[in-house]
Amino acid sequence: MNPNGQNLRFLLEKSLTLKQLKQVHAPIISNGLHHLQILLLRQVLHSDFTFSAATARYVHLILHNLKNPDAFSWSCAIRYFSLHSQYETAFSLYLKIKRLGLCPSSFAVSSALRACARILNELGGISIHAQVYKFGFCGCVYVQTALVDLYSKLGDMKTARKVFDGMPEKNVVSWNSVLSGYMKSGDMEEAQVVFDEIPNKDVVSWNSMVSGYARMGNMDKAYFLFQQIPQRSLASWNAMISGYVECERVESARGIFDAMPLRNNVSWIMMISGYSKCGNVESARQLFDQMRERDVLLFNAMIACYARNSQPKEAIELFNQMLKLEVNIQPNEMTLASVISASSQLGDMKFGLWAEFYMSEHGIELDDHLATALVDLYTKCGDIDRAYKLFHGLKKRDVVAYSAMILGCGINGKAVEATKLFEEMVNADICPNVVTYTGLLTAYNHAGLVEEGYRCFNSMNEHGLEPSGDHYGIMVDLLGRAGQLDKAVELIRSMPMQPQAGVWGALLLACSLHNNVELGETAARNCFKLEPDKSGYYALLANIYASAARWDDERRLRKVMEKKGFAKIPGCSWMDSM
DNA sequence: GTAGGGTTAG
Repeated sequence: MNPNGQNLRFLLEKSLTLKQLKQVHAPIISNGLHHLQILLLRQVLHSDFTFSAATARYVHLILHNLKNPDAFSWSCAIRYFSLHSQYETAFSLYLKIKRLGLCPSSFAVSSALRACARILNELGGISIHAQVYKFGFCGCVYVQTALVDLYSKLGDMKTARKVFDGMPEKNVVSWNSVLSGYMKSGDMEEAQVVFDEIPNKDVVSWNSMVSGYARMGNMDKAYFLFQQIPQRSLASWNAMISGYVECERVESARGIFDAMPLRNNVSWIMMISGYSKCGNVESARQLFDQMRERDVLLFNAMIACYARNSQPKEAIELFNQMLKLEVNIQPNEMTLASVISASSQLGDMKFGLWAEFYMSEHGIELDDHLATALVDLYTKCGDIDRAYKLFHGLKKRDVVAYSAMILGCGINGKAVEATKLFEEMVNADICPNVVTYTGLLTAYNHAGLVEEGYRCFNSMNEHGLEPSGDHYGIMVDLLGRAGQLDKAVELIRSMPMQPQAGVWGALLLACSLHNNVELGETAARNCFKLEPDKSGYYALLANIYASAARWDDERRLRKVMEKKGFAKIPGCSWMDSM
């Protein structure tokens, strides 16, 4: 075949597959028919090809091969990347078009603005805004609307409003942009005023109101508006589900879900995450099983549900299913973060090493979330050095990363390092949360540092934090192990909430270590009441009786245990033989 | 212009 310009052009005017386009590309280059590349590019950009890294590379290749770069081709490319959520790329192409001295089209400008809005690139957005006047797009409703949306997303409602008020022509999208800005900033009153003023509200205007009230937790108002929507869209229904899930009214969410005329993956995933939040794993799985078109996000939702509800084996099983050839869904950063958390619960160090290898093989970036999950896994497996290496490589150390590392030091007996990390974190203006304190208290507990533990516990309110039952539990354990049983009891009595079994359990353990029968009985009575099916508490009390040589009580307790069907505890055998 | 999945808890 010796293609000439004529038949290549003929080919390019048809609708081609990506493969065909690539076959055409080589002869275009080798025959020096550079002007045809523009046609080629347009074919790619206007086609419905699903976005892939390969297509992106291809678009870049054509762009940079253009003999005479033209504003139109580059503008098309900017729009293409922005439409496919490749905001960084879209913005950097915009910078390049400027460097080439070309004048971007109005849709290139609005696409670049959209990109800046999505990635909250304030500086980039503002500098494009300055150029808007130079290029003469003051009257362009698309560009102006993109500006309104940019400032709305940046939370600068003053500027958003100024641009909006200055628009010679507005469409419903302009109105909706300013409306969603007020919603996001929580100004419901102004949002309501804008909503009432919109000359021709569309379904997006209604949905913004519904999801705004839903986000605030005002579900009555959200439902009231939802009922009045003339033509509900999928997003209207999903906004209601999302609102109910957010305020943990999962049954109400289910009611909406069941009543929907049509559902998409978003609806299913939100329901699954709703069940996940309230610990209803079975219902989540039932929905997952009903869903036929499973994508990576659906798998992620279900895997995360298992991981956060302490079912790590199921999480990993589902992950393995996902990788099977007949399913063949590529996991991404979020899948791996959940699965690493699951393997941390199992203490499976090998999985972490495999995951790091898998990520490098498949080009999955080790982001901060993933690195934090790995820090947790490696510290739980005792490899503190490997954890530190990851921790130091983080782009940004947040409260979760610090908490994971502090706890990691804590369970590895490094109380001094935990303290150091905590100070470092506070100095960096990162606010500790209740989990951070769990880690720190664990560190002191592990090292038996009563004074430090007390000080730490008491300093929680300096950061506006109320100690939870868990924190009391750790403190009781710390005081109890140190033999300060009176102080431990005093602490329990001071608790503003009902002490859970774990708190009494910590006291019971302390009593068995320090042979205190009377307190031990009190602690045990509470444990039995709160967790009647746990044999461990009975065994501890039995040991207390035995070491105090109170054999009658001991034997009585063993009988109760047998009645309850608890397995015989080894250690009573020598008693039997006496 | 509206919508979904991730990391820390003796």
